[in-house]
Formats: sequence, C-alpha cells, structure tokens
Amino acid sequence: MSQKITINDVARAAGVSRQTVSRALNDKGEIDGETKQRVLDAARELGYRPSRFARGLVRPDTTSIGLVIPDLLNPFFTEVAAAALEAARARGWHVVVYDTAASLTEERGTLEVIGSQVDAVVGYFHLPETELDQHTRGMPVVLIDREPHSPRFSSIRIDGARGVRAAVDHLVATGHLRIGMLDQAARTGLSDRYHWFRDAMAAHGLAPDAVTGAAQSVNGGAEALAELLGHRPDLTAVFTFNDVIAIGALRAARRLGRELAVIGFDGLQLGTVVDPELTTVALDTRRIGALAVEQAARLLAGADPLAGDDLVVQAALLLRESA
Amino acid sequence: MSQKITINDVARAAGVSRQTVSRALNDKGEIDGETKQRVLDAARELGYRPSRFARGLVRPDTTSIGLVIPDLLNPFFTEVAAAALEAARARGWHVVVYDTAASLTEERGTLEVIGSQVDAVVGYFHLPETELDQHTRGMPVVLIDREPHSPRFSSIRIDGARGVRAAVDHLVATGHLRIGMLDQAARTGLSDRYHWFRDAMAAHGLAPDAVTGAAQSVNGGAEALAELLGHRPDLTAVFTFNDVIAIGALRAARRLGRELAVIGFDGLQLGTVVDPELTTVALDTRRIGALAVEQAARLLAGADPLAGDDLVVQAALLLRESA
DNA sequence: TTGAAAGCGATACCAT
DNA sequence: ATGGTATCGCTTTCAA
Repeated sequence: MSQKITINDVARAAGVSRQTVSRALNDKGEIDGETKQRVLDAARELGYRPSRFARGLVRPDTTSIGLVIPDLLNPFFTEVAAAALEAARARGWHVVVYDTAASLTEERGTLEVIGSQVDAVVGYFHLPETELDQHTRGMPVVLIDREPHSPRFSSIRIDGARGVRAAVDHLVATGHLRIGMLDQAARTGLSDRYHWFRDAMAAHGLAPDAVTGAAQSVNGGAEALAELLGHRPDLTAVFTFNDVIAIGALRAARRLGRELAVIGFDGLQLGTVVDPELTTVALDTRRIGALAVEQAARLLAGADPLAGDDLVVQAALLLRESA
Repeated sequence: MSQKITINDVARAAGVSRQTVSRALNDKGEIDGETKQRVLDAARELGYRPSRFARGLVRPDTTSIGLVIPDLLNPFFTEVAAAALEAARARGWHVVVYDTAASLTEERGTLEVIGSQVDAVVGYFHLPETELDQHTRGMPVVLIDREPHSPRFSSIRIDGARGVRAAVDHLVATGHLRIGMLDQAARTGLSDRYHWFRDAMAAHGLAPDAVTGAAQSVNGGAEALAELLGHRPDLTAVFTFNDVIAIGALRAARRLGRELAVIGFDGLQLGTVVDPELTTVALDTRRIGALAVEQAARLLAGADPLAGDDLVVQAALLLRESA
C-alpha cells in the first residue's frame, strides 16, 4: 500500500495552507491562477486523492444502499438488480452490490462488512434473523421473498397463487388433464410454487401426482423432464419451478420427439429467446426492485412505510408460445 | 428526512459519555452489562445509525471501487460485472455499481457523483477523455474495450482477430464459401468485429460482400438475417456481431426453413440455452472483469501496473452446435 | 468500568 | 488571494 497522502502533505509540498489546497482542488474562485497550478501539480506528483470519508463528513449527505443478490448470473436476479439500480439512481443513491453466490458463508461475510458502507440494506437473505439483526443494527433492512418474524425487518412478498392458478386453468382449458410439475431439487423441500400448483390442480379436481425435483439449470430441467416422462409417459403438460428449468424441459421434450405444453415461472426476458417462446407465470421484476428501494427510502426518511398488499408482488400468467 | 442523530445524542439520552456509547455499540469488553443495555436501548429508541463517514475516517481502510456498466440487462455486461464483483470480493472490496443505460447523459451524471464515493473506477465509458479526467481526478481509472489516448487512463483491450479468423477458418473447412455477416447497426459504423471478419475472409481469398447491419436484439438479428438472405440467398453461413443477434438469426433461418451455419460473438452462457447451442467467438468475460479489478488494485497500491499483452483479452472460437 | 482529550482528513467561516 | 480555527462523528489512547 502506498502511504496515505493527505491534504496536509500537498499543502506542505506546495508551500500553502490546507484551505488553499482545498480551493484549488474544488475549483473555488478565490485563488491565484499560479498558486492553483502549483497546488495541482503538487497534488498530482504526490498522487494525492482526497479521502471520501473526510469529505463525506463535511459535505451534504450522499446516501447509499447495499443490494444483496444470491447470484447475479441468474437472469432473474439480474433483472431485480437492474430495477433496483434504476430506482436508486432516480433518487440519486449509490448502490453497493454484493453477490453472495448463494452461499451462507459469503452471506455472512457480506453482512459483516456491509454495515459500515451503507445506509440501508435490500435483498435476499437466508441467515437467521438474529444474525441479520446483529450486523445491521440500526439500519433499515428490506428482505425480498422472505417473511420475517420480527417487525425489525421489512419485506417484499411474492404471491404466485393467482398466477399459477391461471396457468393451470389455461392448460385445462386447452385440453390438458395430465399435468406434471418440475419443482426445485427435492432436498430443498417442496416449494411455495408447488403448493400453489397443488391448490390450482385441486380446484380442477386434479391430483398433483407427477412431480419431480430438478436442479436449477437448463440441463437440470432436461434431465428431470426425462425422468418424469419415464414414470409418467401420459403427461401432456408440465409446469416448472422456474423458467430456466422450463427451457431445459422444452428442449428435452423436443429431443424426445414429444409434444408437450410447458409453463415456466419467473417471466424472464430469456423466455423470448428460445423457440417456441416460453409461456410463463411472470413476476414483475422491475416492481420487485423498485418496491424494495421505495420501502428503503421510506424507512430511511422515517416516513410511513408501505404495508400490507402494497408490499406484495403478484405473479401473472404470461401467454407466449409454449402453452 | 429525519434529523441526524449522532453518538452524542445517544450519550446524552443514556446519560453516559460518547466513548461509552462507542464501546456498547462495538461490543468492546470494558463496559458494565447494565450500562451497555441502557445505551443500546437509547440508541434503538433514537433510531441512531453511526455515520459511515466518521467511522471510515477512523477505522482501517475499506476500499471500494465504482463499476460502470452500460446495461446490466445485457448478458454480456452482466457476466463482466459478476466477474468484477467476484474479483473485488476476493480482495475485500466493495463495489458500487452504476448502470448508465448506454446514455451519455447518465454516464455524465454517474461521473459527477462517483468521485466522492469510490477509490477507483472501472468500466465502460464513452465520454471524451477530458471529461472523464475532470471527474475522476486523482483516482485510478480502468477503461474496458476502449483505447485511451492519455496515459492517465489504463485499459483492458479486446482482441478478436484470432478468434474471428478461427471462426472463418472453421466455416471454410466445413465447406462454407458464401459467408455473410450481420454487423452492428449501420449508423454506428463498421465495427472492429467487421474488420476482423474482413481480414479473415481475405486470408481465404473471400470477399466480405454480404454484410447487413442489425439492431442489438434477437428480433434485430432475425430481421437483419431475412434482409440479408433476401439479397444473397446463396449464403450458407453467417457470422454475427454478437450472440444475441446470432440467436435471432438462428431463429429466422429455422423459420425460413433454411439450413444455415451461424457463429456469434461474445461466448455468452445464453448461447447454451438455445437449440442448437450457439457456436461463437468467445470472450472470457471472467478474465475481463478480473483483469480490470486487478489493474485497479495495482494502480491503487502504487504497484507496477499490468501492461502490454497482459491487458489484452483474446477471443477464441467456441465450437458448439450451430456451426 | 468510565470519561476526557486527541485526532482522522476535509471544508467553511472569518480574518487578514 | 490566503491562512487560522472550528467542526463534522467517531474511535482510540490514556487517566481516573
């Protein structure tokens, strides 16, 4: 590490006082041209960089928030992040982004360092609330897609019941009665999305008896579909945990020469890239990101926070080509 | 905005001194349990949050960098960003991300605020160097895919000549002699990638006489391909400006019932999602992000910066299924 | 266990 | 046009 050079060092080198240096650097008027140049030269020569901390202490407030994402490469989270970034920019905020790589260890590491860098935290967490609280004491925290027990935290809720219901309705309406599901990998347990699916099926008197777990990748979806069709060759339609899995399923079906209606979940733009374009139960990712930032803003300002349904994002069926 | 509550307010409320508050908040040992609780309660009640600036001023250095990306939703930039994030995390750095929405205005806005927030800047810029310099005085700046005139800036260079050559070689070797290209939209001018293509074609005595501009989207690629084939129905292969355009071309070709070899550029993971998987001239996005951060680290530390070929990222042909 | 005082690096106000 | 001094909010010696 290079020595830390302060404004004092520059002042000394240029043979002036601190405040003169400050004037030169900040283009304040009242300074002699020659002096200014001398100061600037000295600053450059020394490689001086003003401390953002000292500056922040004295200057009007800048607010910045931490955005915690499990995996930026997952298109769903990318979309949420982009939306949050945009919402933050609109407020003139800075966003410090942390990718926890879906690892609890990384998440903990993030939590440990985030406190001293931001004014509020927004994003996806899996650690217990006590741990979250410990590292974020005193700052607003907005959880996404996780229901906190403590009122200490605010949260953006995802409700897919209606959307999934619409998806199943649509499948049934188009003649599908043997509908399977590719859920998330089994070890994670049954998902909310499965439960929404189950309820929707029940509404039609259908049993959710063809469910297989899939790894969260295109290949995972493809493999899981092959397995599912192995057991249940009679299926004519499949609902999947997310779009990526759906895309894998779509591909597998085609390669198996099977005609199969597929409906994903997420509503990624990615779904328009494949052929046929993916029909999906779409989440408004922009809204998720924007909402989280909005809530953080209210919390930060001490204004009335959003509550109840205002914090819920509803999924909706997005009809494209695959079903 | 709520009033700003300082450590002094908490001290007063709890009837102790500042340093006692500090101890309580930072889990320092030497403090009475009861006192500590009282302080903590007071802090919570007042909604106290320590100033990150004041803290940063006193505590061991945290370094954070600004990452400037034209469009986070573009998968290519997402990958670069993810790589940069990871490289930064490995160093314990914080990354403030700015999405300039490919707009000069936003870029300027970013530049104006970034200076007071970060220790170095890394990313994609389009503004003139003088303007860049003005807002980043004194801090390291690493440009990606842009050749600076001034030594004031460092840069990561992209060299696709070899990769594109390999792509054309491969096409020729597999019997294609009528090879077209879908370049970026015409108004932007001919791209580096076009010139690499032209040279590669020349090496085989082939003329790059079937070139059309395409908008940077799947549809853009599809439309451009249709147009290109309209003029030149004899083409059997196409090289494209990037993967997204290639995917559009692939789809259009299929819908037109045309057998067509397609090679994209970028090497996105996205290319494995489509069917057939996209053959492409791949850029190592991880390396781009990692390199940029590495260079920033050296600059920051005053160590010998990387130079010459160490700063160049070579593209390489990635054979998948579409050619 | 607690408090007083010094100081981190920069800016602003008030003199000169 | 330039410099002195107070100050921002917090942590860290050093005493008590």
